[in-house]
Amino acid sequence: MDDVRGAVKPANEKVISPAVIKRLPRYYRYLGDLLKNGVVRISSKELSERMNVTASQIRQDLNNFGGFGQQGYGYNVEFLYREMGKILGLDKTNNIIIIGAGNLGQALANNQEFASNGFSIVGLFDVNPRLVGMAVRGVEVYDIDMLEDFVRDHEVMIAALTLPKSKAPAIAEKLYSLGIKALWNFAPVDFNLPDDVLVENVHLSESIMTLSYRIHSRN
Amino acid sequence: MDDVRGAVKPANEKVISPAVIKRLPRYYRYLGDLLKNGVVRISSKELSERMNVTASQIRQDLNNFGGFGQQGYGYNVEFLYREMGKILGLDKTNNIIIIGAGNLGQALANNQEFASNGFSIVGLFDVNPRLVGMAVRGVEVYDIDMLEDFVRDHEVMIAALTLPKSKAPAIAEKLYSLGIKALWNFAPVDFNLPDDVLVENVHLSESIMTLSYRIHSRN
DNA sequence: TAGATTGTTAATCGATTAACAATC
DNA sequence: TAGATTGTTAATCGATTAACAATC
Repeated sequence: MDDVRGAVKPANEKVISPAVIKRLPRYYRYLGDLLKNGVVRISSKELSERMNVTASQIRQDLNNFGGFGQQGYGYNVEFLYREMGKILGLDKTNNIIIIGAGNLGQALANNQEFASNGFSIVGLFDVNPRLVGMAVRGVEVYDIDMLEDFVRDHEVMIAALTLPKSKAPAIAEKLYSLGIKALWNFAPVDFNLPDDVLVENVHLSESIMTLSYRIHSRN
Repeated sequence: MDDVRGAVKPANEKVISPAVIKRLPRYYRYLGDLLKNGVVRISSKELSERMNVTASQIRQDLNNFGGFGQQGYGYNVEFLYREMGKILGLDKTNNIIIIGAGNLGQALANNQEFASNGFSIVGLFDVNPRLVGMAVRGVEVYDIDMLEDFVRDHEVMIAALTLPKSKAPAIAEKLYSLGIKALWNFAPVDFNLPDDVLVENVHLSESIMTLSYRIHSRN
């Protein structure tokens, strides 16, 4: 195994490190900006200067997925942008439901950037009767009791959890039992679910606490 | 330098790695939950099982800041919780302003968790005249033109940027020139500011893209 | 062709885990 | 005291950077 000859292109089986995965969307964003600005080609060196990383890291990262560049030339921006989009799964339909239609849930539903990257909010859910029936950017807020039926009838990829900490674990388990593929969790709690469901946590309190740490530990 | 004898306790000068800093708030959260549940003492082993990390890592991390435990006993939950709070600067006043009073800005202003950890939202700012004058949880929304005066008259530590990408860089520079200590940036853009201002980015699009990657690269 | 820049291997650096003596 | 568990050093593992031959 790992024979140089055999390695010509199994490609798919390659395990990508978490550190690399976390950097991919940032490359994608920079490439999109370059494309919008009419830049046709870019070298790892020039991109590294814009992004404040090393050129070496860029080349290493990209080469996990194949050789997208050309010696003496660099990378074609549009081609690389598209390829990165495919790698990130943005060419696929990514339907999202949002559990909890408060400010945060509505903020996600209103976010234009998700929409323009192939993510589609297909429904919001809440327990609050004053929110149920409302529409956020044309997407309806349903009663949480409709969740089961809705997930059965629609191809939902991701559930965003923007509800109180106290209610999050039970809903997470329910969603797992309904076969949801991934949870995007904004509640300040960790779930204990089997790892056939993917979980991405956005712990805002933890984010601001690291900022507080850095402010107060300044020397 | 780094003489073993000399190392007895300069303590303050110790450089803490980013990896460690990022984990601190999570320790703090688990300790707070334990405290609320009446747990008096905990060993690194037991905590490691709850948190899904190694006991070794917990002991290494904590020992960056001092010896909080006791051999044969473990750690006193309340004591460690308080100490972590101090390390994170949560015992200090952390005044925050929010630039952009849309859904996301309001979500932050409404977040109870920040308040209970010593963060205090002291003002929101927006260009939209329909939002100006409103109050979110008792905090007023000011016209963005009031920003300069406000920052001069109040001790603002952190500015949260929850405004459109297009307007973020200019506001960031303005805040920098007003001497703000730290930016908590939710706009999908990176700033190029001198490093005497701290920046913590929350790039939600990047977060959900890594989730998309993981969903679609599943083998 | 000559110059530029990639793809990739090797070297370095940093972070995590293991191990155990110190000690409560 | 004996048992438990820390604090800390040493070993391992993984990620980043440097270097350069391959090649456009």
